[in-house]
Amino acid sequence: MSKQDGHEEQVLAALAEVVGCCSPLAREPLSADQSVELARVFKAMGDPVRLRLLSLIASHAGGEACVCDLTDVFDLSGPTISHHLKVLREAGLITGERRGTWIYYRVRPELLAQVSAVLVPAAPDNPAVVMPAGREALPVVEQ
Amino acid sequence: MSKQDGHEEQVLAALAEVVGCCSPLAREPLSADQSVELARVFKAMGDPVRLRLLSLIASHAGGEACVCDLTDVFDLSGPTISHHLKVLREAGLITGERRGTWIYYRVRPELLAQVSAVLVPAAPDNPAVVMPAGREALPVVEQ
DNA sequence: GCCGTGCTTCGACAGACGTCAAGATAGAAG
DNA sequence: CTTCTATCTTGACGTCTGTCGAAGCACGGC
Repeated sequence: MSKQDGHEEQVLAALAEVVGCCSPLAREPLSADQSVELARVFKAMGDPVRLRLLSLIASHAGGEACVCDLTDVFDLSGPTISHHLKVLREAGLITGERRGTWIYYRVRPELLAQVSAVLVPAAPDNPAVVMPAGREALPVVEQ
Repeated sequence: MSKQDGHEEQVLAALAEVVGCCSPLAREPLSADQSVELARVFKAMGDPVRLRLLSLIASHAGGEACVCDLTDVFDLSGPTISHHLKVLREAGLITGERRGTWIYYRVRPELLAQVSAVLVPAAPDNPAVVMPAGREALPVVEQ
């Protein structure tokens, strides 16, 4: 899968372009190109199985999960799960890394944060926007 | 359109259930039902035309736009625009109200805020999360 | 009443999507 | 090297989706 990682970086870069520093949907109309880029991500999340996969990976211990962890949850064949993971990968939402026999997936919180920032109308003092696509954080604190 | 407004309220209620007070994707795995509800909204946003419609409406003066404002932007037939608006409506993302000859659409910022809240991992002090969810916007009469 | 305008619904069609079984590939263990 | 396990790719199938033209509704104006 490392073959298409270039494309996935490209997705992230394109999305960063769309989001800019902080341009929510409600501020100004999206251009045709911007809407295509954004829609690609939303379409990837527009399937129940893929959404569950995303949350399974994101909430799994260590922030990563191997395919074997994911397959058992669904009544779906292996190839189907693999297909959905590929869609998520190509949308830039997750990355996969092979370690020995298993392939571990993890989400890209930067992308989720960017998409989230596009939606909220005014971004009053939303810190998600500034976050610069570096390390993943997983600073889950409960209050 | 007033015929299905009941269903649209239902969508919002269901989504509020999913989001709960503040449950991001990364905190715990989505249930099958939750993922179906959420995916419905993302799927509606997973088309470039619909995303542009959404941002055109959201960013239009007064927070609303009539279909005539929207049709000219695209190289698409009237029925196609109408179809996309219907999808957005049934996902609970916009509402439509007839005033005289024209029908005006406006977005539901609550729903955008809810969806946005689901995506961001920790929501450190994100005010979008607390959203009231009580009052509904348009008192359109049934039938 | 009648007509014109704005918007939606209907019916149809090509293309995209989700799913599976079967085959292919990569690594680990004999 | 051979075999076994985990995962991906391919090819096929039925269903869903985006699009259009034509027809239908709801107004306002005559």
